[in-house]
Amino acid sequence: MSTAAETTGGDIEPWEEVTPDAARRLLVAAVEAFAERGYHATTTRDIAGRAGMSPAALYIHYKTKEELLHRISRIGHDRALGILRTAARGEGSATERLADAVSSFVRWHAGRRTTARVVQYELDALGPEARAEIVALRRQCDAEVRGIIEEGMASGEFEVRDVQGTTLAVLSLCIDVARWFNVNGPRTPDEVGALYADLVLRMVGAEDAGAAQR
Amino acid sequence: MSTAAETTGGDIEPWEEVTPDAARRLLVAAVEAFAERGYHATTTRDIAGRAGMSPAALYIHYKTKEELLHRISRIGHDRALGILRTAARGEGSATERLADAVSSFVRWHAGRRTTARVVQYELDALGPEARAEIVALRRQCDAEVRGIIEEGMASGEFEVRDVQGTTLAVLSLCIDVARWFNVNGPRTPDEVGALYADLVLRMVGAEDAGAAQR
DNA sequence: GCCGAAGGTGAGCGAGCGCTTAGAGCGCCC
DNA sequence: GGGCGCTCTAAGCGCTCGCTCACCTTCGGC
Repeated sequence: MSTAAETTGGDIEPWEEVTPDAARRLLVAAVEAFAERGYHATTTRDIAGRAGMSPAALYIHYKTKEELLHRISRIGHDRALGILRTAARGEGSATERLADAVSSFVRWHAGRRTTARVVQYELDALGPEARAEIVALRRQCDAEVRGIIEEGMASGEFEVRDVQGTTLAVLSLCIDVARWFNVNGPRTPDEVGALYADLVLRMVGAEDAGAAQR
Repeated sequence: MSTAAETTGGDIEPWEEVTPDAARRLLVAAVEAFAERGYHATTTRDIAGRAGMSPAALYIHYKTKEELLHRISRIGHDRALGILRTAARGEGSATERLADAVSSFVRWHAGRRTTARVVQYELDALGPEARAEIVALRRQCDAEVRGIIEEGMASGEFEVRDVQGTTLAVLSLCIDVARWFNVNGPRTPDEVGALYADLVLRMVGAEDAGAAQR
């Protein structure tokens, strides 16, 4: 899985669930603009311009600018949760599953950095009801990671003092990748994913911390 | 140092270097507003209102709204760098100094969360020259932490595969505390600081990871 | 070939933005 | 005690924002 032939260059997104085509183009344009300048600093004219349309076209497909952010956030969180869930419910020891979860989650935050940035840092721009929906998805992400750590504790693979605090730290470490990762920097998403998987296994006291990279 | 009697409740800030009094009140109001809603979503009317003044009063003490952010960011980064530098250049083994650096850095991000949030997440709102100045301070923060890890490697206390990558991860972990920490949550800044110091010592392969908490 | 729905445009509305200006209040030194 | 400098306010300027509206084009079904 760590050698998956995904196209990370240019940050191409699989937004195929968004139809029609014009709505998808607007959404992709919004992701880029929100990631670059933030939700509040992005204008509807900028989004429409990037999609090659007039400002009014946006309102044929979306009721408000906030609905665009909501759709992006919803799809992004579904994707992030799916990644963690796949890893958590896979086969193998807790050590292997935690390494898989961290490396794939980090790879997503690095490779799909623009999406991840919007998903992780623009939550406060949503209204109360939309935010509540997204917060529920985040809690499920937390539960997936906590589940792996608890299983590792039960099997004797891991040893941590504070399961919830460590879970928070692991997720926090992965999420912050979206803040600092540079596509033109020295590291590929795969490399960061492997490094972080190793660091996290050390954090939970897994004995064969170096084994997962092989 | 981990039992320092600092006032974390209410997030009281030591902005005594900002004079006169009205300028300080405006700056504190701006920190709160920026932390709550973000720089772009905050209006000058909101800042002035929180400080109990009219919108025009802001422009007596600051040329623009951006200058306010710049001053906040500058002072905040100076403070953050000071914390890391004090820990890095203190006495004791690399293990002790790294634990000290992480716990005090985390304590600052949790206890002074509003300031830290502005400092760490509103960098992009600055203009090019102001941003360049701040980025230089960040690089110094990185150098301080990397220095401790390198010394720990040289003395045999630590064992990491990628010093720069691990440095980045350690700083990233600490910084992200400002995103998720909740003043009304179950953990105090001291507790998070102690937990994170332990986690970081595990990350760098320090043998007595549990010792620093005593 | 005509029609209605779907998708698009240009112009522009009301509101709120960052910021400016004219002038008022007030303490302080000569 | 009068002039001056510092601080602050009320009013508002010019601009851009999110969003709307009247109208235009394209195209499949009959």
